[in-house]
Amino acid sequence: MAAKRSGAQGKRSQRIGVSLQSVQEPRSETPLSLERIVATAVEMLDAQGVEGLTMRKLADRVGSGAMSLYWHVDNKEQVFDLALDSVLEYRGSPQTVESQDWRGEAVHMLEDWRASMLRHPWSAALLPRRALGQNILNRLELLGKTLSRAGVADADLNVAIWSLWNYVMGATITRASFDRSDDDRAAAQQRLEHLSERYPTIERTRLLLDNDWDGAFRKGLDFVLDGLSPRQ
Amino acid sequence: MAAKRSGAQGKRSQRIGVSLQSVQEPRSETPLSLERIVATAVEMLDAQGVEGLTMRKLADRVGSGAMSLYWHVDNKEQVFDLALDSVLEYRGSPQTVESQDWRGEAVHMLEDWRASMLRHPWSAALLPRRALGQNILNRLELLGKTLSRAGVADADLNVAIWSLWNYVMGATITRASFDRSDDDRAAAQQRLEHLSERYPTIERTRLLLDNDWDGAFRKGLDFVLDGLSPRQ
DNA sequence: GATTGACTCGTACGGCGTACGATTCAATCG
DNA sequence: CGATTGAATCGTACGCCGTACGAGTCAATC
Repeated sequence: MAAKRSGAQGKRSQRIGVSLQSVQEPRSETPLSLERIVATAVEMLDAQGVEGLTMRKLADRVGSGAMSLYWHVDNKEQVFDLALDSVLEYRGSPQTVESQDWRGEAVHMLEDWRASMLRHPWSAALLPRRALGQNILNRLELLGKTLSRAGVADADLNVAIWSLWNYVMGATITRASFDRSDDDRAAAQQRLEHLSERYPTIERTRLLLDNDWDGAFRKGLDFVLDGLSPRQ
Repeated sequence: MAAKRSGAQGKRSQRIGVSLQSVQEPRSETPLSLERIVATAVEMLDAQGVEGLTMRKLADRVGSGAMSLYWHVDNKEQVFDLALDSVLEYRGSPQTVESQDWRGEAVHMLEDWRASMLRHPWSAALLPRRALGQNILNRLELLGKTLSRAGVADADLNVAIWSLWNYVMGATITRASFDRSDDDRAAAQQRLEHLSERYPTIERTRLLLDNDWDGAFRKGLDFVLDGLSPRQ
């Protein structure tokens, strides 16, 4: 699959004498594989977050030595890339061509997208640092098809895709970073208290903290879609 | 300012004998300060990105020992928090009450927001990992005031603020992560090539790569605002 | 039986964040 | 004036990290 092609093979060993390396264990029964590495990485990210994943711990978890991972993977960054992309795979039903409800389809796709990421909150933190992966591009393309079939003008299509993507990403990232820890929530709450001493009107903003996130996401999405579509 | 309150002060030194620590230099002429630390951190982040900032290098740059930083700051995370918040401070003109152009004002605020972050691209990568800082809350509140004065219903205000925030964050983060490196761009391009072998319709999506980002941002923002406001 | 190539991993290196306690120095007080 | 204090600085050391390097293992092939 993504097997390593080793570079320079040279440098014969110096004949200094007896080997210093201790005897190795027999090969373990379940072989290492890229799939298992990535799946385990996702597990660990779910449990411990981005900071909790180290190559050594990951190797421990799959039952190998740390350096064995590097046969299957170039470096730690690639582990992140693969974990992120694996989590973003779209498993939705194929588009039903006869359906006329383009808006419903788009909403469903975007809500599924958001749900996938919220199921793995680290993905929201990771996404801004990584290039767009295969599965993201697939989803963008699918979204484009839906919008196009729904009659969005070709000239507007690009902007429409980006507007929706931007909204979903922003909403998801904001939500995920609020969820991340109660400490943060408490800290933000406290900052708001302090702020409200100076601005009485902050009362409104305080609402931001105990929000119905799902409802707000859906309502905001409606706003964007209203903007995109001719008034129905 | 944020001076450290040391914990247990105890533990008299053991009288083992002569000190092992070498003689210290005379105090440097320009004293360390939180402001200087944060400003230098921003410089370094601008130049080297998130990975390029280490406490040791930061200390070198401000001309102190690494551990001296910890008098002014709790830990590295706090350096990130302070750098991020310092970059997000709103220096816009105060609201002109007599202006009726609420939409123009909102657009200006949001474009300024985006510009501030793109001036320091690391901020887009950092934001999802951090709690909302003081200056972000200030901006949100200002945005809320503008929308409210423009007649957005109180019931919709919360959702409206979040919709706009989400859009701006998503757009900025996407843009910044595309900018980050030409390698990424090349890699994404390549993935698109590969993808287009399977889906001819990817031609549309390919457009995503050479985009007029500023124009798209503005246009998408218009979509969102169209959704928010009664058709004018 | 020798060779090869896919795969595993022990060791080591340089760098990281930061705990700990020693040091310096200006201000204060007897 | 000397002694005391507390704010500020920083050298050392510890335990982690990612990963380069090269040696070891084993099944398939000749």
